[in-house]
Amino acid sequence: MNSEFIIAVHSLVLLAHRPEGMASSEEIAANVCTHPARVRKVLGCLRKEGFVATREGSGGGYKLTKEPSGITLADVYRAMAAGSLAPSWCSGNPDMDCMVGSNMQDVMNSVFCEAERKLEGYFSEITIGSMLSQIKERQNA
Amino acid sequence: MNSEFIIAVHSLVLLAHRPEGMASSEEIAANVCTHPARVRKVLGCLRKEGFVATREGSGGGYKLTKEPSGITLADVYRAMAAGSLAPSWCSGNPDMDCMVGSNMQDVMNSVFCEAERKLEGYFSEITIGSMLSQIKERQNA
DNA sequence: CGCAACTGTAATTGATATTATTACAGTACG
DNA sequence: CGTACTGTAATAATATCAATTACAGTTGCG
Repeated sequence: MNSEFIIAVHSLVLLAHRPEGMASSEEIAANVCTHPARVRKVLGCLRKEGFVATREGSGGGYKLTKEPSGITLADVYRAMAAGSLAPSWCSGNPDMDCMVGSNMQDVMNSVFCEAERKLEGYFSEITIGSMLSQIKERQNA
Repeated sequence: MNSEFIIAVHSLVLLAHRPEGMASSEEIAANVCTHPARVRKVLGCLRKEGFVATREGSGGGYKLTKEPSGITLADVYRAMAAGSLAPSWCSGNPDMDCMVGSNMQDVMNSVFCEAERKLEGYFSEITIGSMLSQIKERQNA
C-alpha cells in the first residue's frame, strides 16, 4: 500500500474539518507531517479526479468540492494507489518448462486482483465523513 | 505486501506438485527465480509454523507436512507477511494540537487493521491445493 | 505595475528497504 | 572422510521512497 493514499485521505479529512473546506499546501503539510511539495503532488492528483478544486496565486489553496460523506476510501484508493496491493516482485517465469513455475505469475496475479477487489469493497464503506466522525469520537473519549 | 509471501506460496505449491512433496533449496530457487539462500530463509520460517519439515545433510531438503488442501493462504500470510498491508509511513502526530492531526494515526491504524482482517478472510478461502488446481487448469487451457 | 502568496512540476539528494550474493558453520549420509 | 545439503549472518548491489530544492506560472492587491 501507498503512503500517498494516507496523505490523500488525511488531507481530505482535514479539508472536511475546515469550516470553509479550504487550506494551503503548507497548512496541510504541517498537519500531515510531510513536505508541502508532496502535498501539492498528491492533491493535484485528487483535483484531476474532481475531489478538490485548487486556486493558484495569493490566497489560493485547496478546497473540497464534494460532500465528505460522498467520497469513499475506495475512490481515493483507485485514484492514488490502484494496484499497490500486489508486490512488484515476481515469482516464476512463463518461459519455464515446469508447469508450476511457468503458470505461477498468472495465478498469483489473479489472486491479487481479486484481493484488491475485496479491499476496495471494504474501502467503499468508509467515507471521508465517517473518518472525521471517528476522529471526533476519539477526541471526546 | 511482502514478496516473501509469494516465495512461500510458490514453494509450497511446488512441493505439493512433487510426487514425494520434496525438493532442495536449489531446485525451489530455480523454479521461483531467486537465490537459494533466500528460499532457505523463507522455508525456515514455514518450518517453524509446521508447514514443512527440513532434513539437513546429503539428500536433504524440504518436504510438505500437511495436506495441500489444509494450508490456506491466510496461514501463509500470517506466518510471512502479517501487518504488511499498512504502509510504514505515518501521517499526523499524536502530540499535535489539531484534532485531525493528532488522531489520524489511530483512526488510520484501525482502518488498516480491519482491512487486514478482511484480506485474511479472503485468503482463508484459498489453499495451496486450490492454487495447484488452478495452475493445472491453466496448463490444460 | 510590481510584489507577495500561492500552485504545478521536475530534478536532485538523501534515506531506507529490498534482493542477491558470499561465506561458513553445522548436519547427515554413504 | 567427502559430498550434499540446511541455517544463518554479514555484506554488497540495487531499487524505492521521501525530503528538499528550484523555478516557472498564476492570482490578488496595494
